[in-house]
Amino acid sequence: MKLVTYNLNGIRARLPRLIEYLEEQKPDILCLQEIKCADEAFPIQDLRQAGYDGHWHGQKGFNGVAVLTPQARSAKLRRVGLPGDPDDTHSRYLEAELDGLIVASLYLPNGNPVGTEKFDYKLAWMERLLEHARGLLAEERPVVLAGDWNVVPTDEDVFSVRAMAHDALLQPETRAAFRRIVHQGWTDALRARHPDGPVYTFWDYTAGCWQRDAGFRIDHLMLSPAAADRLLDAGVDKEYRGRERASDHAPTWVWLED
DNA sequence: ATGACATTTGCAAAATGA
Repeated sequence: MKLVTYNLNGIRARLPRLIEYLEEQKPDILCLQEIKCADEAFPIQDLRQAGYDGHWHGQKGFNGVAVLTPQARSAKLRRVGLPGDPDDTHSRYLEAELDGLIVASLYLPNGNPVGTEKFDYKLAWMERLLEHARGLLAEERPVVLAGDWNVVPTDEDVFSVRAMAHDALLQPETRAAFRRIVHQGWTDALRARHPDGPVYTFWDYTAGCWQRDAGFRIDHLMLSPAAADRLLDAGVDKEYRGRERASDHAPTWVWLED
């Protein structure tokens, strides 16, 4: 099965891209981030016409996550929102289940600028994710934590460490929090399949970043041991980043044995 | 330090992004 994570940067602005992705790639599970729409504005009719259905957690203006599957194999909703802070109003986490596989679509806070409450919120969110991920691992089932993690794990994962040195995505605290989650026992699928060199998933709209391949690797699919046992391949559908009115992220995927 | 560009929303100028 092909399981994909795709930060759309606005589902309505990206609807033609999304529909053609469904038709061309036929993902078995598609995790979306930054749908940037209220629940009632989610274009579910267009998606159903394309043969898909799903669950979504929207928010007017920004954030918002969803999980889509083909209509014939509908996923069961497990959880909306990350536990640990009842005052958190951001729509950044949704968890579903299909054929015994648990899949989370997550949109981790950006955290810029460093030194502000936004960075504190990012780190606190990562602590909550750490706790929740621990519980998921304890179930000893196949689990995929898929999404825009807004973390550049190592210096290999960004076009210029120097240019981005002050960015929240690659601060030592950010990377340490990410490593603590990884070290619980998660497999970073992209790096497992591509151990060396850049495997970018995001290219900024500005400064010709796409044209000069100045990207980041920030969209990650983290696999529990039972899911990692089924890993066949992982990659980035990079070509979609170059299309008309594209998102600044590219679809990032794993193939898992059925 | 700002803005490069793109999305959204009381539809103009601001918030957000990474």
